[in-house]
Amino acid sequence: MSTVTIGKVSKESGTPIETIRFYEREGLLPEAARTESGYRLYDKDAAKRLRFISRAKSLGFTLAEIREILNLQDSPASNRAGRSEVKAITERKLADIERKIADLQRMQNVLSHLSQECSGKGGVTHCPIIETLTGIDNCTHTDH
Amino acid sequence: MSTVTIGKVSKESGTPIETIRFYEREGLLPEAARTESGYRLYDKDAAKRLRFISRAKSLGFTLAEIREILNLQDSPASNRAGRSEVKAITERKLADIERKIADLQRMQNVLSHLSQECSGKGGVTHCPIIETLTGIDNCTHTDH
DNA sequence: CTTGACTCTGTAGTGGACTTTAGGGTTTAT
DNA sequence: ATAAACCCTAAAGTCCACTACAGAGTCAAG
Repeated sequence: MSTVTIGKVSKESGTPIETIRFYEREGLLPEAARTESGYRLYDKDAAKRLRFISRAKSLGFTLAEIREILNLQDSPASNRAGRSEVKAITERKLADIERKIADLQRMQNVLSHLSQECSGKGGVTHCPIIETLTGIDNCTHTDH
Repeated sequence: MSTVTIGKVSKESGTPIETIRFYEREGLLPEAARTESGYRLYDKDAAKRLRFISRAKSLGFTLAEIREILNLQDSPASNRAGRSEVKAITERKLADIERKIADLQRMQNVLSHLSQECSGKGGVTHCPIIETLTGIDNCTHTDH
């Protein structure tokens, strides 16, 4: 299969070269194959993985969390020991994601409401943005 | 109306005292009223605002973005000049939010699928987590 | 009227996520 | 065959969002 050097992956994915190397050091990317002279070689999946990382970050996941999610995919989950752990992590991530979606939807409601109110004439006096994300379900809220 | 000191707001909101002062310096909270002796005084809305900030952060918004959103609410949008700007910012935030929701839903699909696959027996060989967030709609993607 | 919990203003330090720099090899186009 | 464009490592630096002092004043309880 055709492989490319780091510069091309960088362009394809929009991730700076240095960041790619940084992610490799941090374990978000597997160690790249090398040419004889030591240049990193990537297949086409690398750019996808980088785009995934970038978007996951914009969703509020930390690199540590993203690494965890990626490990779910990478793990030889045929691996006996890891199986239930993988499942547990997956469920935790799902809960995180559901909470994020709910929060975003509340935010969306209020902002779109605000957008209409403000579109033409009146004041913004009664657009309680803050009310949206201050539900009482804070107990289920995991900070990071 | 009854006001409280910073320690109580901290407990109510789960935000460390130092962080509250930091947010004030950074313009995410208005300058607090003071007692004669210089103690900050807050009304009950302060804790709400802090919870909002905390949740917005967990959704991938930066403090600068959160400040922007809060300003939409705070702004005396009767202010002529600001009106259309407020509208524009709101629309941008809405677009951000919609993208985030869509990304999270894609992630949710795959993870819940993964969760089932892995629950019992088989391997995880075909759980392309990465595929989910690598749509071609990257052009609309605003990094920060 | 003192002790302990609370608050204040600086300013410095930390952790996460990059980003830059320094110094040097490699590949490709002319 | 040499310059431009690419790649390498290791280490230091930056930016954001806190977090932790240091040194001092305030308030509530016994």
